[in-house]
Amino acid sequence: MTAFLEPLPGLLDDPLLHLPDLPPRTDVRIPPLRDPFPSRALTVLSPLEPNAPDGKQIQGGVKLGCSKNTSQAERTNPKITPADVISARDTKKPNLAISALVESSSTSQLPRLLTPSFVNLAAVENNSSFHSWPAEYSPSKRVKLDHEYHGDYVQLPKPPQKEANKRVLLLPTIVNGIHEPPPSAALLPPMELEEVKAMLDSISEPLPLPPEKMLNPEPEPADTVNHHRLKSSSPTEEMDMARNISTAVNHRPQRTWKKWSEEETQQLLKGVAKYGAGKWKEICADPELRFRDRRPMDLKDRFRICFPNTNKEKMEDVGASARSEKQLSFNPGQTRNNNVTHNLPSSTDTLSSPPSDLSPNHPSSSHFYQVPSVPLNLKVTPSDFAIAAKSRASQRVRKLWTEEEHQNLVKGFAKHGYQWTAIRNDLELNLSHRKATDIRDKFRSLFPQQYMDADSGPPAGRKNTTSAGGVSSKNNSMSSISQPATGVRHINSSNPTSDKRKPSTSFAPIPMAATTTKPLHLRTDEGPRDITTSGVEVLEITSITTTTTQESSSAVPNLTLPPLALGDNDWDWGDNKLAPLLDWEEFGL
DNA sequence: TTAGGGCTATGG
DNA sequence: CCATAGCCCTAA
Repeated sequence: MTAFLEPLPGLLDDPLLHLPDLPPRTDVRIPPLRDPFPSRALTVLSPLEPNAPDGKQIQGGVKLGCSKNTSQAERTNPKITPADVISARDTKKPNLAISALVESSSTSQLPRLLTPSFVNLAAVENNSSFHSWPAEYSPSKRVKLDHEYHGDYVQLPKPPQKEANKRVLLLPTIVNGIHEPPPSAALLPPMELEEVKAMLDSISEPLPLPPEKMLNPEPEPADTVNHHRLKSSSPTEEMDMARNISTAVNHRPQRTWKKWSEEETQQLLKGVAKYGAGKWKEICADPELRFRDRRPMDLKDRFRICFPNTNKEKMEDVGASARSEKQLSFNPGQTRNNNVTHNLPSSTDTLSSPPSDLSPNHPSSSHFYQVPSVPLNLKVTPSDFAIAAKSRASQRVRKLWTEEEHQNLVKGFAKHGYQWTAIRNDLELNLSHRKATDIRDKFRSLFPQQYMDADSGPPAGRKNTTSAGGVSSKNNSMSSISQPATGVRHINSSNPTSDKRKPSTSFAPIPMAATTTKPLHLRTDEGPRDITTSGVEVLEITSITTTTTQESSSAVPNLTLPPLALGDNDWDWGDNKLAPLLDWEEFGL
């Protein structure tokens, strides 16, 4: 704070800023200040000045920053010298507007030693920070232009760099802009000293560290983390870039799908053992625990996967339990179904070798989950997951899709796009007996090309359960860049090269011989949401590969699609006979 | 800030 | 076809 205040001479004529033990200034040397009027004609008075015209009268407005189009030759700025400043003070006009000084000054050799009108000259004089300035800044010596003068502004001498704090202090706009008040600045109330000091305090506070603590400094696998890259060399990265843009626009990052690694899980368990379950923020902020851009909520979700049986009602300190037993385990079998009650043995020899840094350093809290009181192990291996997968609940009985369901699926996609839940909840489609994932999987099976070739991949758009009509309130909050979410998909089959393992747009199209490559119009320019408004759906699925009743498909050996038994009329969306639009009254509105 | 629930991608 | 993981949103 103080270190920041001291190098700001003249900003405030505040006795508090004057060190009492400092001798009065006798040799005033005005340092070159940043040009406060880089792009404005100096004939225009600052709106803060008494005789300044009204802001509305200023033509052309004022641009913050420096005008790069203004050449040196064009600058005929009058110069003032420190002597002028002193003269102004001696004439009992310490607050004389600099512009007045400028107008009356024409003899200075110094390059544009201008000070904004708000600079109090007395404070400039009394400030001791000018004592140590180099002699080249003395009034009698011209300032070097080659390295100190950068066109539109005069570079202040660099203060000694502090080793511990090399960050660039980013001044808020209000501070940057103070060098050049806006045209309407005269309308602003005067800034109180305390406000300025508080602002400076906030400026000098350290900036927050990056939220992510990279687990591995080395580059991460492309299939797990790729959102840090700026170059777009794959559809996945393009999507990530879009998501980054979305982050900048909506301030709500859409992160990439990052699978929890074993190491990360161990870090989480260490954190739980150290702080206790529920202290996700503390765990996430622990510098000793390294996660890959995980948020406290992510830790919670991950722990929820690890310990699905835990609940707050039991309120037992996980950390205490782990500390007492010096162990903490993750039972991958006890997943959501809770069908597995036994602890799965780890395939590695880590069960009996908990990390040594599991020491309890923090007191426990009463808001903790309970963990199974079984021998705990801190190591979770992929094999554990594999074993757990074998212990799944009995699967559902397969239920083959009928042709009617196929047609309803197509209609549902035409209506709701990738909103599988909306398709499921659409009573007109009669697919409520199918799960949303079933519908999605079936569509992916029927139209892999279209599913995979969407511009930004299958949307990650989310919807509320209340959006049975297809309108998702959550989607409304999503980025229009990263998540069209409502099914605006420019579907085509022009991207046959991708890794299916990669998310979304990186799906590799399944090779299919198109017995019927029928250009369908299953695309809407506005998405399903607009369908409800237009009433007519114009979706477009180009080169959709399916079998129709008119064309034989059995002759193609590698045909993979089941027969849809759709006639031409089924695809004639111009004669669309979709379910009637839902009225607002149906939503209770 | 966290807990709980929902949705979708992932992958067997 | 299905379960699960990962991510997100909202309420408390």
